[in-house]
Amino acid sequence: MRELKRITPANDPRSVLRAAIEVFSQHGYDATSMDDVAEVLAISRPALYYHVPSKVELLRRALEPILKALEDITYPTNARTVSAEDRIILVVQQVVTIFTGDLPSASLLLRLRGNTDVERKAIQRRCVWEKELSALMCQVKDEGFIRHGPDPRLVARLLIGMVYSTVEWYDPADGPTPQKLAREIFRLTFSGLRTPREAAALTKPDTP
Amino acid sequence: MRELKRITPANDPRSVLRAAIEVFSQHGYDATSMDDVAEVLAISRPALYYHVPSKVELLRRALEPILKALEDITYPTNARTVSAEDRIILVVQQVVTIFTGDLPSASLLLRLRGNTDVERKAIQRRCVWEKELSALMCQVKDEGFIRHGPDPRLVARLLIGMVYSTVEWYDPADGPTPQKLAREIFRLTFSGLRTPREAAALTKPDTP
DNA sequence: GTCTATATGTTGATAGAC
DNA sequence: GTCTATCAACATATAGAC
Repeated sequence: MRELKRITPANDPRSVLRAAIEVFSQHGYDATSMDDVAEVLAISRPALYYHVPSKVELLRRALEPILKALEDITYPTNARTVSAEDRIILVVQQVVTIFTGDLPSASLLLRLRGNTDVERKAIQRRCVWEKELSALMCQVKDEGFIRHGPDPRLVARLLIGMVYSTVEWYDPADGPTPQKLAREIFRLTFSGLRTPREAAALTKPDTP
Repeated sequence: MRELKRITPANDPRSVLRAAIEVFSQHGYDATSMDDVAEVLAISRPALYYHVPSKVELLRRALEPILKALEDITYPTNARTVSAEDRIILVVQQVVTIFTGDLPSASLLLRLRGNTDVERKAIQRRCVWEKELSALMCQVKDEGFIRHGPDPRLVARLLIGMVYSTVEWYDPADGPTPQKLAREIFRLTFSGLRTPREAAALTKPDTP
């Protein structure tokens, strides 16, 4: 539980949130005391309480930016010009970019247990893009690009699981860029989803 | 945090572990008090301490069965008769069966934070099958069945992520059997991994 | 803005009666 | 095996001096 590196002695609101996100994601919200957060900031616990009214409010503020980022995801909705499949890759790209761009926030968000009202509301907001993706996957099936075996909602869940799992091991300093990572996740899912003709046609230009 | 349904008033060692697994996985180890566990068993906290010496030892015992199950995974090792790809589906089948067969234990294991020594050791043991799978995936690449784009270790991690994600939503009463679920995870991964010729050849008998 | 001191509650764990 | 009573440690949060 120890080994808390004090990342920043500063005291602007941003620093407080960064410290909270860091230590909450490392040990989990419940196992983290306000003393732990204060120690990272190199201030005392009462000093921390000057900046934030309560622990759960600190959590709420820590979660807000990444939730906002997820909610700000946009993609073209005109089905005539952009297929559901293309919209999926656009969504996956953005989510992967958001998560890999702030791994502590992502890890914190994805490992919430729902013990407090703040956590439950955050989980609910997180589910929005999941539903989006599930709906898009159903549209892909309607467009006829899926072999008729698997349930598109099941496939969506597995795809979401792949996206989520990246925050557990992704290292920005070593590994693919978020764009390439998202591309690989998409390919892994879709090359198996294409009808045989599509697969034969589309795997050809695969070798770069 | 409330709403603890007392599942069993019994007091044999098995019931105590089941209660701990249930409530630990629901609220997380850190957020769960010994009172919470006792309440599920409809006994008092000191009575619970008669059965188990400490909270962390209770966690250790709760994790032991599923860790043992993971370590007992076996598969044929003769590369002449069984390809690495076939061995992967065998491993995935077993892991999915273990996890879906005891979702609370699986969820507990997969969401450990590593705050205690017991947790860190459990995480380490969990990683064994992950390394196994990663090695198998590298062998698959050596066997020439993977388009040369993706890193096999990356693919292994994404596959593992898919497997892990199932414990968050799988419902034994509604959805595919563990066997069909594992099969779908495998297909989703591998149909995209095959070389174009393999893809064209193997997606043909896909329509049941 | 930060501190010392403290109020107030909860937790893990124990002692001892039954 | 279970209980009541209790402990020390630690949690969140506040009061008030500087």
